[in-house]
Amino acid sequence: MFALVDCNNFYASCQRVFQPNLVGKPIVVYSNNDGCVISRSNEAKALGVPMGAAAYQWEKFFEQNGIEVFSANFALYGDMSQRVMTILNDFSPEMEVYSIDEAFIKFEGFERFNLQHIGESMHHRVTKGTGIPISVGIAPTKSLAKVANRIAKKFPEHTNNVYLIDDEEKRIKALRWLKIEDVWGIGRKHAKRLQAIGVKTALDFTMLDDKWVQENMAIVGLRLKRDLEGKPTLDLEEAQQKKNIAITRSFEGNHTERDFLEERISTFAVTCAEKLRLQKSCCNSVMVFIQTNRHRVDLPQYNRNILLNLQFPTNSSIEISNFALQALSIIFREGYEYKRAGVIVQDFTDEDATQINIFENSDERHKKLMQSIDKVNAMFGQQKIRLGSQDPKKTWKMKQEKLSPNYTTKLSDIIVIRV
DNA sequence: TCTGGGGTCCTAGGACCC
DNA sequence: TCTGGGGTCCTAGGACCC
Repeated sequence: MFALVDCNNFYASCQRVFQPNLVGKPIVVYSNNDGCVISRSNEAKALGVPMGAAAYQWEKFFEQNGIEVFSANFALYGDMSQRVMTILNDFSPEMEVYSIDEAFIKFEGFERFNLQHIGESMHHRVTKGTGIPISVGIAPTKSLAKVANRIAKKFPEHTNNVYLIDDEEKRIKALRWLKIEDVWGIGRKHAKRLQAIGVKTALDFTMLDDKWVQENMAIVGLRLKRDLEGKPTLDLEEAQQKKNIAITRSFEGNHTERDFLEERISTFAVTCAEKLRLQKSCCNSVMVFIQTNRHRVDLPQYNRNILLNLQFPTNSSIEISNFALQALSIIFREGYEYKRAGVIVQDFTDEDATQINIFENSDERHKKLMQSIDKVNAMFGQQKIRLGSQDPKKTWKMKQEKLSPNYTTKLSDIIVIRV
């Protein structure tokens, strides 16, 4: 059996843990740059705030309805996530952390255990240990566990936050209840196509002809169908090294200046390199893109990206930054108002298995230098040591007007309680 | 004025080989 | 009108996830 444990309204819940006066109140969390809503408490959902609501369109509404607003604080969410996952891992050694707020847990050899009770115990321990509310769905396959999870989340009182699909009757009932567009693995495109042929529920989908599914949704669709039929097709997946790493940002305001973009691209490249070194990989290609504001149809648009294949694999900040800047110089055009840019490194090879190139090679000295820089930055805060091409005064800031303290990761931000 | 960021997997088609 | 057969590798784009 598989459990799918999902934190309810995760980012909003994280904020609320440290401001319990907001329990029962509507809150929303903004994306980077305070652009749009990416997490809502149940109360905010009930007031009709949609996912992705643009800040500039909804600000007034939030004020009028007493909705508390937070800027995204990913340091906080990442740390809270780890705490939740640590507790969950106690329940079974076989766990797949599926996203920042979700984990699949496999129960093998648990035949004599009452899984409903185990689920309730998960809920109890995570709530007690972190203050984050969770929902638990348990079923014979991963996608059925996803379905069960939705039921637990939708009917917390009836289910005690835990729903178990453990027989055919419950499976049918659950699939009949779940709308096709809400099935895990069915996105907007497939949902539309399926609805067009009369498939309204998950159950309808499982009744389709295999051939139709194969032809229209390929192997992925067929696997999903099997899994929903209760035949385990999707297994836990091992945590793997990333296959590409991206740092992309929207800017506050528009920027025409080349300097500005050069600084941003260099900084993004350095962060990519740091993440590469963290997983002991080197990249063989670097992609850089720059974009104007796609929402401003009144302005001239310019979107370009370029992929640079490197002569040798590297994870040196200096080299990756240089390549990224070289790439930028190729695609940069004067006269446009840029809104967004990014660096993506891809095509990785193992750090210690990199091929020696006869003619050109990564400077070995960089390796030691990078190790030292990583060490210093780990001790004194991120990017205390920077390249000259990066903003030396760290003046660039994204819009984060409602940022909460880093309650759990920064000593000076820890809540003080007077006794 | 103002609309996020970071991933994965699969497939079709092009370029190439014999 | 008709012009083989069998492969591999790579890439862009689509679809999906959170």
